[in-house]
Amino acid sequence: MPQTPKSKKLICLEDLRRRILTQDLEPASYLDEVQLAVEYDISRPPLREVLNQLAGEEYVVLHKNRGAQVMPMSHKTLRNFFVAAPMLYAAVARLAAEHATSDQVDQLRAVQADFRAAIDQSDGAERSLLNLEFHRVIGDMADNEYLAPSYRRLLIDHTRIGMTFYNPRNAALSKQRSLAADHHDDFITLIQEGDADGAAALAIAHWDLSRSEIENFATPVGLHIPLGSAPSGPL
Amino acid sequence: MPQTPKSKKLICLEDLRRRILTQDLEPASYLDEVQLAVEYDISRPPLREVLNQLAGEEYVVLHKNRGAQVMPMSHKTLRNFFVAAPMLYAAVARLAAEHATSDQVDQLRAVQADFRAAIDQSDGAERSLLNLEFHRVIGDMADNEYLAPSYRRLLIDHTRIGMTFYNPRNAALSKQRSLAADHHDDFITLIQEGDADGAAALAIAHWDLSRSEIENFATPVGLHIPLGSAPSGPL
DNA sequence: ATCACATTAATTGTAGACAATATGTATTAT
DNA sequence: ATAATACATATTGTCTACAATTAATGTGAT
Repeated sequence: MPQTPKSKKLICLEDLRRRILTQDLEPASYLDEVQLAVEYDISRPPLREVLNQLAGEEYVVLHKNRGAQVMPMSHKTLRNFFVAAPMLYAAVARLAAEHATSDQVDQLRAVQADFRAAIDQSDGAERSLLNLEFHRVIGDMADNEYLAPSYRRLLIDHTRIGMTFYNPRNAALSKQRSLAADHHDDFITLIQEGDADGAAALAIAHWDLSRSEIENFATPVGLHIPLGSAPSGPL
Repeated sequence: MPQTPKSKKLICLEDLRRRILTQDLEPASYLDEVQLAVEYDISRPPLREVLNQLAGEEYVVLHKNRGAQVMPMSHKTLRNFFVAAPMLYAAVARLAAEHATSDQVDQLRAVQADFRAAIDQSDGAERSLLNLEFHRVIGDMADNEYLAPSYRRLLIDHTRIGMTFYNPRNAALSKQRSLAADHHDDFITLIQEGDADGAAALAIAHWDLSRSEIENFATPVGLHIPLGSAPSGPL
């Protein structure tokens, strides 16, 4: 009856991806082969195959005789991210509007429904992963195997960065997230209409929103004041 | 004395890359694990690790219980290639001019010297691989981990495509190749001077040259005339 | 004669045991 | 006391043997 739903190796692969994306496995941390092998109930050879594939996808880096390390993130990576993201996001959105099939639009709607449902109630990880899934589907729509590798790489770190400043108590962030969700609805409309220019422009706007979130986190205003100390005056 | 210069696994990985790039292993062809294992004098588990990494790098596709297939190329891939290449080549060239170190420029010069040496005398594979190496170094200079995956993917298929129409007897192609080599020298100059705009413009020109080669091959003029049949008049 | 089912052969996937390399610690010598 | 070297331990890398899935071929039945 269950046609071997998923191989244990595939479960391991996808779960490691998830744990890296949600920073359950933190950037630059090292992975223990034997521990992961027992954890996923497989032996080391198949686990090593998984790690090698993740290395090709740049989720991890393999160091000779030193094992696998979760792909690190540094300040330089953030700078590079800001250079590459708008270009690729706009290009992919444009191609998605040009090439999307109606089935894919339906798929996008379904993901967006889940995203809306998770946006406030669920935890940050679930929300981030559904956001990732939404943009992953757009990447599928673009259907360009040469843009896909960098697009995937961007989404990996965009998700990881987004996880770092999940904070449901921050009203400004909450409002921005609501705006982002509206953008998603607009994406669906524009893609369905085949409006390539509109989709590309929206991608830029969506990116600008996300960028401002990141910048606010990277250079926070009035943050990092030791708890209990009163600011000397209005900032 | 020899500190185990290269592991057999690494040799296997790099040689498989080379064979795929030179189309010694043809697109869409299937790979036999046991055959490759004996060929590289390693056992199947490490070979499978290599194949998994190559899958992550998109040199091959893994089919469940069907083994590894060299990444296919179709007409659609060529169309997608034409969309992605100019954008990424220009962006990478620009960043290379902005970020290149003098050591990297020296490295680029060395590769270019080898390329010049190979351009006429050597076989097509050697020439293509040195051309690949030249552009790979430029990719290193750009130093952007988010553009790199797609850039690498482009170079894979650009090299494979270039291998298909290697023809030293074609005078027009020979002249184009000479032009391309001149472009390389110009790249070195512009990058050393830090001329980002110039490097980006040259990348477009270099791409246009390569594109015309590809288009001429895809839609040849006066070709495909059966051997032995005389053309009805001057072409 | 053709299609379907079953059996067999070949190829992929996995496991457990073994070998090699690297790192850390301890001891000794300066 | 400090530094360097050697040894021990832990982790990675590899191999051989085995299990499982798939595909192909052959035989039987309709």
